[in-house]
Amino acid sequence: MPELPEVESVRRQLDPELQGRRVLRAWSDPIPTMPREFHRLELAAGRTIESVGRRGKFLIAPLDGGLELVMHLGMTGVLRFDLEDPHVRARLELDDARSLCFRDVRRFGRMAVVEAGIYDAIPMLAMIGPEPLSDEFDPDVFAWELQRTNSPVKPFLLSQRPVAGVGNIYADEALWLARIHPASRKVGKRRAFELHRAIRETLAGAIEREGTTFSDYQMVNGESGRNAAFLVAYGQQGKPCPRCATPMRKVVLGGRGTTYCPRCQRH
DNA sequence: CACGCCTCCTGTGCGC
DNA sequence: TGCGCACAGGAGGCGT
Repeated sequence: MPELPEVESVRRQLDPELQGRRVLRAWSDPIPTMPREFHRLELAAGRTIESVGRRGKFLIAPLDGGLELVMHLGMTGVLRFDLEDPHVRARLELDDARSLCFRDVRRFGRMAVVEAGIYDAIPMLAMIGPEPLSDEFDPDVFAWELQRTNSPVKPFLLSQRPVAGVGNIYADEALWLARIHPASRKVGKRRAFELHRAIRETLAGAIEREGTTFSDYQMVNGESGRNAAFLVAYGQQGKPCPRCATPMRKVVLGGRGTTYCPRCQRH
């Protein structure tokens, strides 16, 4: 569920709350079929949280003693304080008498404690692409990556490899903005530059509106994001394209629902 | 090595 | 009303 704007919105609320807090105890609901879901979470006990950062869709909180608490919200993950809910899968008891609760209906989310910067247990985090809103996200490198790959552009974006943090919603949004067909395998340099800009614009706008809420996503204070009303592609199938009024079309691409304008998004 | 499909899990909404 | 199926913001594993 949560993509970069949602995770960043959570981070902005979580950081001031967790800075300097010591973890008294860590509890997680272990799932035998997914033994690494809460990888070594118990190591958080006794540690002090220094801050809450973000890398792509991962939240990364440095702990004292050279450790890091890494969190991924998956599809339905929510972080709230003192939440009583049957879907709470993990809980960090803090020294201010509050508990940080991880609610995750579908159990796709993860929490882990690792040595700082050692991401063997989280391979995705080790190989993730550049942060889209930083200078590391270079238009020329991005264009080169798009030229080099043979996979359709949308699944390539979702792989997190050319850029971090883009998921199903914002991939559709950015591709619409850049007028690129989601299944296109040939994205030239000019269009790659437009897509680069579109990704930044789309994500920055969504962050301003604190993310997109349909059902599960909420921030640490329980509030929803306000971006849903601003979507132009994702979930808009059947509605007229805002540019050319052609009905937006929905297809399945790489196993994911994909909405685009059949007229103004070309290969 | 790269791609596409299946799977993980739970809930919801739809058509019949 | 009930059942079955498709689908949902993500990503890892497997076979080709």
